[in-house]
Amino acid sequence: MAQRDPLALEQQLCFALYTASRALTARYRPLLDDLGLTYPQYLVMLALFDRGPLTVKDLGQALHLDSGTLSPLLKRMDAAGLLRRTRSAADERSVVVELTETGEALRPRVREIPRTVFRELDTPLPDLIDLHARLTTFLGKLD
Amino acid sequence: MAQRDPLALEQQLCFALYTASRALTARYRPLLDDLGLTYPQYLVMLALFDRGPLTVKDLGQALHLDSGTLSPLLKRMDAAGLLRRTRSAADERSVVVELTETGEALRPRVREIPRTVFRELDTPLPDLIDLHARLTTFLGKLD
DNA sequence: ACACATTTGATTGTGCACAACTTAATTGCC
DNA sequence: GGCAATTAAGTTGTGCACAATCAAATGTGT
Repeated sequence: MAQRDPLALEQQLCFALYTASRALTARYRPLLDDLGLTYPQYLVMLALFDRGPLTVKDLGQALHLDSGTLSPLLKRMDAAGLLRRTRSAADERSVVVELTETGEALRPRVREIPRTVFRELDTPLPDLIDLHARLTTFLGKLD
Repeated sequence: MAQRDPLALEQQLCFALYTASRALTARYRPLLDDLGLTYPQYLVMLALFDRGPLTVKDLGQALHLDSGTLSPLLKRMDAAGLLRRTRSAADERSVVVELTETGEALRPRVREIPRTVFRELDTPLPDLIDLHARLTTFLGKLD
């Protein structure tokens, strides 16, 4: 009776993901608070740092979020002066999102955040790499 | 340059957890909708199935949720007739949560849910066990 | 016994997630 | 060219998460 109930296990996997996700983002929170960012807003910053101006649709595909989540989130980041939203001239349906100078100026501090979290984590890097790889494989099955 | 930026990787780990958690709970959602439950409500049901009546504090420790989340959630489940909340006689600060007959009657259907999700998942059980084990170890570092 | 600290749960307020719907622009098809 | 179908964002409404605060009950030390 190595595993008494594989179904309970599957349940536990979902719960473990749910718990681990919240616990790890909680580690980011105090650092993000210093920059006035939430975790999803931080993800938007990373996407714009890496890829330059993006449409709302692009951001949605990158972060797996829909306009119901992104529209108000981007509106808040716009109000905070971090980014600009402008209707695309080529296609008036699209809205292009790009960082302002204020947003761009946060780049070094934002990039320092995962470094700090990792330092405080006390987990060997190979373990993180391994976990990430297995999660990615698993995610592939969930499309 | 096998890994050019371990910090970006760490970032990706948090994002991978965040994405995987949402993707997997999304698999539960249509099944939970049939029972009129949300995922956190489903976790409350499981805790009560396994351990019998619990205080709000007990539930909070089991699910890593505080009263700000649990109070309104339990209020909704109470309104739906799934459970009862009663002040403890021994300690008037505590509220004991217990399933009603309606809630108890959902047990077989609730227990079928993870079974169905796993069947639709197309991932070998050993992979799930392995992922779960690594997640649990990682979670241990996050307390 | 009594003042003070702690514990428990509820409440308020903000910001995601997500479903369902709306509006406006564009595409495709004839 | 004209019209139905599709696409992109935004809006509305519900339900978490989480921080901060509050009120009431209990515990503690003297």
